[in-house]
Amino acid sequence: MDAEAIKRSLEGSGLRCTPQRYAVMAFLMENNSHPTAAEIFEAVNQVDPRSSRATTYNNLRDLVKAGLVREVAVEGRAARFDAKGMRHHHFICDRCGNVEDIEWYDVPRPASGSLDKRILRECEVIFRGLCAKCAPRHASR
Amino acid sequence: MDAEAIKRSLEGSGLRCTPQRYAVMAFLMENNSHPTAAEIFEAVNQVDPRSSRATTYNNLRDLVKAGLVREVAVEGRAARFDAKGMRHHHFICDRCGNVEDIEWYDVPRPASGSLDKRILRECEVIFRGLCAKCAPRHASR
DNA sequence: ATATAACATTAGATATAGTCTAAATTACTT
DNA sequence: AAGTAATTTAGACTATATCTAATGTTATAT
Repeated sequence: MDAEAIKRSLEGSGLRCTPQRYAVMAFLMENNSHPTAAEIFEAVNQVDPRSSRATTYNNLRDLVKAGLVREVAVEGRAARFDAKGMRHHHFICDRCGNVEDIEWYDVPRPASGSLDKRILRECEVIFRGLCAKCAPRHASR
Repeated sequence: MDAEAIKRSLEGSGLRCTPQRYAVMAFLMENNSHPTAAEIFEAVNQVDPRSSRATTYNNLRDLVKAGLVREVAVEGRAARFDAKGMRHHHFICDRCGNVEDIEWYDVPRPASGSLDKRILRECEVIFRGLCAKCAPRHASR
């Protein structure tokens, strides 16, 4: 987690390295837990208590737009974010909504005709089921 | 679009076949356009103007829980729904957020160790890029 | 047929997630 | 050091979805 590396990757994307933006990026790189925006805001505020909710959202949006961070939408819950380090797929728990990494592997593209006039950018796989925490006790919701 | 077939599939899932619930299910089966809850509510209300927003949400939730309908979360936008007829994957447009079907094909599971204590239920592929409508004009957002 | 219990619907209030505004501040460039 | 464009901020606002509790409906048992 080299501070200079983070700074360089922000600047490489044309983003200024502000303390707030740096904090968001650093938190995501040290944390492969796929936090929500609210969780990131809270964590970042424990270090520097002067940062606003709007800024966290702004920065997450900028980072996603710059391709440094990935956003994962989860049905009926807040979106989750992760630093785009090593490529990986995702596992989303049906019960608790947590997002976990699944080792990357290449997925075959569909029959070429199927994508016709669309421009394909990426292709992700989402596995669903119960995470290790939720699996033992199928009970309650 | 056999009315009886819809009735039977609802009852087969232990759901009563109420006019409102039937309308939602029928609309989704006649429509592979992946509408949002708001669009479904509006469409259903044009047929029978007496149905409420809450009921539409309730029924969508019940149908998803029963496994008759699939919910697709889209980053920064309302969720979209489709009847689980033929299996298919999804294409989500980066620009307009529309969801389209991609012909189904089987995706290889990851290395077995990778899923360890989790219980895998399903595995979906999401393609991303620009849809046919948005592709020509990369411009604006 | 009727009672009854379980299920479903409703309007509107509420909750949650995220965006916008406009003024003040800050990081980078020269 | 100064200029300038990007960034931050608080709080209002919007969008999406859920909850509540009263009312209505349907299926089942009698």
